[in-house]
Amino acid sequence: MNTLGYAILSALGRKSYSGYELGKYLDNVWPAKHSQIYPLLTKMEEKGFLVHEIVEQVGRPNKKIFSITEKGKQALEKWIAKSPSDPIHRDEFLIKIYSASLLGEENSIKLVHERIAKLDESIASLSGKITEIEQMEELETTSKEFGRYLLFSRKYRLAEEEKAWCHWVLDKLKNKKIKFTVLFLAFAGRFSLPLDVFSWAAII
Amino acid sequence: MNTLGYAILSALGRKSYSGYELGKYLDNVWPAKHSQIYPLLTKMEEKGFLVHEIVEQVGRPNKKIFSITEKGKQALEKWIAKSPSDPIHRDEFLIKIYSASLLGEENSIKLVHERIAKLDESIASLSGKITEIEQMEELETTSKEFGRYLLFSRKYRLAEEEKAWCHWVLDKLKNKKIKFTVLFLAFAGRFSLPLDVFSWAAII
DNA sequence: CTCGTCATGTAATTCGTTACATGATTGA
DNA sequence: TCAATCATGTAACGAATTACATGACGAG
Repeated sequence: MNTLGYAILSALGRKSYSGYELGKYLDNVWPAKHSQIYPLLTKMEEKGFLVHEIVEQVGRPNKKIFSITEKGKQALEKWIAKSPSDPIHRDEFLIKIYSASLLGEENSIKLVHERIAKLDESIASLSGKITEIEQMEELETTSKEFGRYLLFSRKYRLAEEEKAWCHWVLDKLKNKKIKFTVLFLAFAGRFSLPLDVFSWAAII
Repeated sequence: MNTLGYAILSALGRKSYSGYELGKYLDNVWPAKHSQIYPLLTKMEEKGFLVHEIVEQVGRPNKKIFSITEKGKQALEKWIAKSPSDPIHRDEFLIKIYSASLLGEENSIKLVHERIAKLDESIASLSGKITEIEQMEELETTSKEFGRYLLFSRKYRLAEEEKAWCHWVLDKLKNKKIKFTVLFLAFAGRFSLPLDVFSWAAII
């Protein structure tokens, strides 16, 4: 079985889902389209890792709720124990920002602003989800929501950090001439100095 | 042409590279194996986006150095102007940490420690590259190294942030026990057990 | 009245990885 | 001497995206 299969098992290890619902959850860890998910669910059921029951609904299509089997759990546990392979990041934005000089200053700035807007959206949605989980009492490491909590917190922190980087880039693009300030910002960023960078810049 | 093709053009927009060298650079923005790169370079040359010259070497295989053409530059500029599609992140570690409860506390902690070790490696290598670029005078936004500088700085900051998140997770995984200790102490207090405040504080 | 959500599936195509091939050089 | 780096290529396979299909419901 491939990684997608294990991602599905890991989701079903906590709660039963339909293929449609799985598609949404998977976005957080291993994005896949429904055209990949549905046939795989069928295969996994044939191999005995899953079972499903049909839930009839009114006013909307019936759904198949999949549950993990004992065999599925064993396969998952075995896979989880092995050390994970390296993550894969593919990001067109990075290719474009790399060639920022071809874009010209104005368009580069626009590109970064658009990135910030997307990050802001993501941050807003994540902070909602996070406070929702935090509201619940008894957030134990064994709780059903704990895994999601870790994932959302990570995504939130990384989004905030990338946003900070974006602003740093904007500064570079705009303050081309103020080299010393820029270098200082890079320095402070690398060592996480607890200094108010703007006041520092103001002093210079 | 696909995104990989544009990633190649964007690299060649700054400097000419061999297919082998491109493979390394691309890791930062759009990872690809040589088996994907070489045939694509041939196709792109057929379409007039690239040209190559053979550089003969002693003691090692000859190489083909590819350069972007005017047609290639135009194609790249056109593509860069469009807004980038969403990034794709696939990370087995996230699937595994999501199912941390199946792993047990000890193995979860081990998993996170291994992640930290990888991040540390990455951080060390990046900070070397960054200081190297910073050492150069005249780091203008139009400089050849500017794009790499932005990319490396971003990766560095995100790695540091993920590391901080890892430590936060470790704290969560470990503090489970402290909760019980606190509960026990509260319980002991109700019965006026002979515990002094200082040992209580020390345990917390 | 169109667009987004819910809900599942297949078919065609492209993208990406692994494996097959070759071979000299250098450092641990 | 074993692995890694340099260097390029093809073939087979598996993974992922896009397009084809269907259809009801509710919000704007």
